[in-house]
Amino acid sequence: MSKAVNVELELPSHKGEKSTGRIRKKNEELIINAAKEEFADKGYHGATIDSIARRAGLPRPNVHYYFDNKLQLYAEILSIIIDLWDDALNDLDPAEEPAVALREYIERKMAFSRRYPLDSRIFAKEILSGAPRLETYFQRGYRVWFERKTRVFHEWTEQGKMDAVDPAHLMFLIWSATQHYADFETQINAAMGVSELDDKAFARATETVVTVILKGIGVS
Amino acid sequence: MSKAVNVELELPSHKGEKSTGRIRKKNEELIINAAKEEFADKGYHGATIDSIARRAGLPRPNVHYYFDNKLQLYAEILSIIIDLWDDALNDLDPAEEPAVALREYIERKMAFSRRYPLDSRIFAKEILSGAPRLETYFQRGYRVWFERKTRVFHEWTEQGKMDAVDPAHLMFLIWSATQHYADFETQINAAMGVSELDDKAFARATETVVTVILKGIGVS
DNA sequence: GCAAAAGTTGACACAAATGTCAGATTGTAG
DNA sequence: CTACAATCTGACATTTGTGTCAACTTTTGC
Repeated sequence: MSKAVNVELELPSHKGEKSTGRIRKKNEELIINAAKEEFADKGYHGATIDSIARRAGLPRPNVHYYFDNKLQLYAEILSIIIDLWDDALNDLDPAEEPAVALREYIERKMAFSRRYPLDSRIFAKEILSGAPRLETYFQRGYRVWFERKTRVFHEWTEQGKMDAVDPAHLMFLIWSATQHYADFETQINAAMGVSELDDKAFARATETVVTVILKGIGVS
Repeated sequence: MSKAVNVELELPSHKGEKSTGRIRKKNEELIINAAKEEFADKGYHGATIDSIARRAGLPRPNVHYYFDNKLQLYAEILSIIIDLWDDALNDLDPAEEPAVALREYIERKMAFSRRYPLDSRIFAKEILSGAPRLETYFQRGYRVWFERKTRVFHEWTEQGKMDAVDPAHLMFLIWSATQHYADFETQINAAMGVSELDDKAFARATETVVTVILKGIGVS
């Protein structure tokens, strides 16, 4: 509670960055990527600036030159992640056929888990901690935003295109199933006896999720 | 890597505890419960012994009297969690009807998420970090253990009692969907616009998960 | 090419957390 | 009720991490 800083409050930034030099750009990127690994691995508290600096190949004070402090760097990263997700996962279109739209949506979420596992894990850890640094994000209209996301299920149900399944919980089911492949990768790999899922294995995972969920809500 | 201590190596303990006094028992429990909250909230690194001591209502050196160091305390808790899960979630019985057995299994997992959210979150955070303190757990026969868990799906499929769905990924789907309600509680509550899911809302969640998954694999 | 701006870095001061220890207190077996 | 074991706790030493600063170097606009 004490230091519950919020991304939106602290950082409307990163879109209207003063686009100074290209050195700045290069180094900020270097630092952010290093920080993502570090935060995903160790969490906010466990990550150290020193370790981030080492990963980025820079001396520690140099990191402070670009980012005032750890919290700001972390908040910046959360902000980037949220924007990334918002941009890439546009709404389901009620006009489309559920079988097509939903399959595409799930495939996209799975592709995300595969391409951006670090981002997914950082976000997951934040929520697991009770999202103290995303307070406003989860208050400012999140309920409404979510309601809009799930309204499409309602419409499809009314049009008889799918079973009458609780829209909110269906959405949670989709999110959990797909994000699981990023967040619990360690456990999955151990269970499958591999060091990572190759393309074929991942496609098989995607197909399973799509098949079960589509059939589960009465969509062919 | 450096300090990748493993639960099994460090702590075959906690079952064969030297059951000294009842004072010990009481205080150890006090500390463990306080530590669970702290670890679930802040993660391994973010948790401080001082904070744990305060939650437990004890002076800090007293915590050290019962647990040598933070890692040992954490490992002890991981060990407890794993035992708890193993004990409570026995295998699916191939002889039973899938509709009955699976429904019961999912309901039990959901009940777990509701009753032991802290435990679920601690475990989730550990895996998210790459499970550095569960290395042996995920190596020593985990693959085999998991294979045994999923074999039942194979059998049901062969008996024509359910669709031919990839057993491993079906298991992941069930695990992710059910654990989601413990791990992502913050997000779920925000989405639903409540401070917590009451019994009725949680029952609705359970019913949705059961319904979709059972139907999704062709089980009535 | 040369000032001003941007970037780099070693050294420092400070804060937070860990784990230890010795002496005091409390509980318990006989 | 006494001696021994178990428990408690204030004080300390050490480590680790943060953030600042001033001096130095490089880049850039003109």
